[in-house]
Amino acid sequence: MGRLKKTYKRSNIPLYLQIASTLRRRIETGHWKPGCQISTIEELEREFEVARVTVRQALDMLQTEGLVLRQQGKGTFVTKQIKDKRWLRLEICLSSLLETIVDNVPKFIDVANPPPPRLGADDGEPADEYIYLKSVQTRNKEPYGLVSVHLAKRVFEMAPDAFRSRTALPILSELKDVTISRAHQTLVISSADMEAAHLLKVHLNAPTAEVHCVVADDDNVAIYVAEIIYRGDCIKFDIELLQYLSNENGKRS
Amino acid sequence: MGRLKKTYKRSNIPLYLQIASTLRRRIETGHWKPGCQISTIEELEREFEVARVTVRQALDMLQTEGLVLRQQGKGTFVTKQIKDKRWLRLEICLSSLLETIVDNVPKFIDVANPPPPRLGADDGEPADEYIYLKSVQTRNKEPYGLVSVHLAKRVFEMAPDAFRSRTALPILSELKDVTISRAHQTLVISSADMEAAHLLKVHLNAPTAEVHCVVADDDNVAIYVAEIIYRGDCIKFDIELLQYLSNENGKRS
DNA sequence: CTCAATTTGTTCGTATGTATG
DNA sequence: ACATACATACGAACAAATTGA
Repeated sequence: MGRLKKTYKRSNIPLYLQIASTLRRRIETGHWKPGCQISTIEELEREFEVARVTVRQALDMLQTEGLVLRQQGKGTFVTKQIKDKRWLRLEICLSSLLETIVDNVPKFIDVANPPPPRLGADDGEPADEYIYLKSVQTRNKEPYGLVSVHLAKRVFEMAPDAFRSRTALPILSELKDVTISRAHQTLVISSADMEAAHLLKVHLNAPTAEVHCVVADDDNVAIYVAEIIYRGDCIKFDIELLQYLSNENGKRS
Repeated sequence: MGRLKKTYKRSNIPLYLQIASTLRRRIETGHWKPGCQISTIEELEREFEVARVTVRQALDMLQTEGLVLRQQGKGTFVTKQIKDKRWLRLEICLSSLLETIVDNVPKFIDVANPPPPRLGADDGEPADEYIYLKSVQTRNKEPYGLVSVHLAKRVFEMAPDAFRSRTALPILSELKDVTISRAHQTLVISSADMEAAHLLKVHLNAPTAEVHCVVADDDNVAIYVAEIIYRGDCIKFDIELLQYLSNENGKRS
C-alpha cells in the first residue's frame, strides 16, 4: 500500500469525499483559478491512485456545488472562485468585540435542564444564581454561532427584556450599575458535535472555534460566563505583532 | 426522517464513525469520567436512532483506542481521560511569540518546486529573491506544525547555517543588520489536506489552524513570508479583553 | 471533410463496507 | 449470527463530444 492510500485509510471516510475535499481546496487556494482547466480524469486517477468512477464521484460533488463545469471531449473547468466567508474578526479588546457583535440577531432556544456554568480557577467567584440563555447567532439568515450564556440573576433582572432579545455582552457593558473589572476569553479549535452541527448547519465534526468568555464585576464575581461555538469557516484573526510591544524586545529603537 | 438522521446525512461519513466521534467527545469533555459507566447499548440505540450493530461498531473503535472497556453482563466503562494537548499558546506580540517557538526543533523537508510566496495587498513589497524552507515542527517527538517559509535571500545569506537548522523567526529577530518594521499575522481555522494530514499524523480534514505571517523590514520589503499549518488540537488562545483598552470605551474609569 | 488524439460519459460485473431488523 | 439492502470502490470496455492536423 502506497503512502497515499495509507493517508486515506487513517480515516475511514469515503475516498470520493476525501478527494473532493482535496480538489475543493485547490480551487479555494487559487491553485486552480476560475476559467482554468483542471487535471483530466485520467491524471487524477493516477495522482490519487483510484478508479475512474471514484474520481468522477468526487467531481460530481464539485459540479453539484457549482464549482466546476465538465464538458465532454473538452475537460473540466473551474467556474467560480470560492468566496472567503470569514467575516467575523476576532478581537482582543472588549470595545472592538462589542462593535463586532452589537448588531447580531440571536434566536433564543428553550433549554429544559441548564448545565452548571463552567468556571476555571482564575475566572472569579460564582454568582449566587444564574439565568441561562442559549441562542443561535445569525448573519444574512445564515447561522454562525451557538451561544450559551450564564448571566448572574442579579444582573439579568436589571434589564430582563433587553437580555431576552439582544446579545448579552453589549447590554452588560451599557448597564450603569455594573462595573467590569475583568473580561477574559479563551479560544480553542474543536469540531462540531451533533447539536452544534444541527444548529449551525455544518457537517458533524466540521472545524469550529470554541470560545469561553468570562466577565467579572468589581467584587470579582463572574457575572457573565459564556460558551460560544463558532463555525470555523466564518472566523478570522488579525494580529499586529508589533502593536503591543513589551519592553524586552531590545532590537527596536 | 428524524432530525438526527438529517444531521447525520449532511455528511456522508459512515454513521458508526460519527457516533464514535460523539462518544469520544463526551469522554474528552468529562461528561463521562474515567471509571464511570457509559450509557448501555440499548440506550445508545435509542438515543442515536440506529441499529445495535452500528453502536457496537462505534464502541469497537473506542475500545481499540483504549478509551473504554466493555464487560459482558456489566456494561461499558471509561478507562482513561483524554488529556488536553493544547500546550501551544498563540501570542499577540512578537516577543512572546519568539519565546514560545525559540526552542522548537524543525525537521526540514526538501521541496522540488517551491510555490511563489503568497503576499497580500498590505504585506509589503516582494523581495528580489527568496529561499524556501519547509519543515515539520515537533514537540516530544509529536509533529504539531507544518511550516513553509519564504525568506529573502539577502537575509538568508546573513546566517545560512542558522536558518538551515533552527526556526527562522528568532534568528531573524537577532540579526543586527535587519530592522523589523512590521510583523503581521492572520489566523484562520481550516482542515488538513492530504499533505498536512500525512506530516502531522492526523486524519484528512482534521481541524487545523492556518497562520499566515509576514515580516517586513524598514524598506517595507517582505523579508519573511510564512504559511503555518498547526494541528487544531494543540493550540490555545488566551485573551485578556481589558488589557489593551482603546479610548472609546466610556464605561470604565 | 475525415482522421486521430484527447477527454468526458456510460455501463458491466464484482468485491467489500455499511446499516438494518 | 443471518438475511437483506444499499453504498463504496475497482477495472475495463465502449460511446460521445471536441479539437486540431
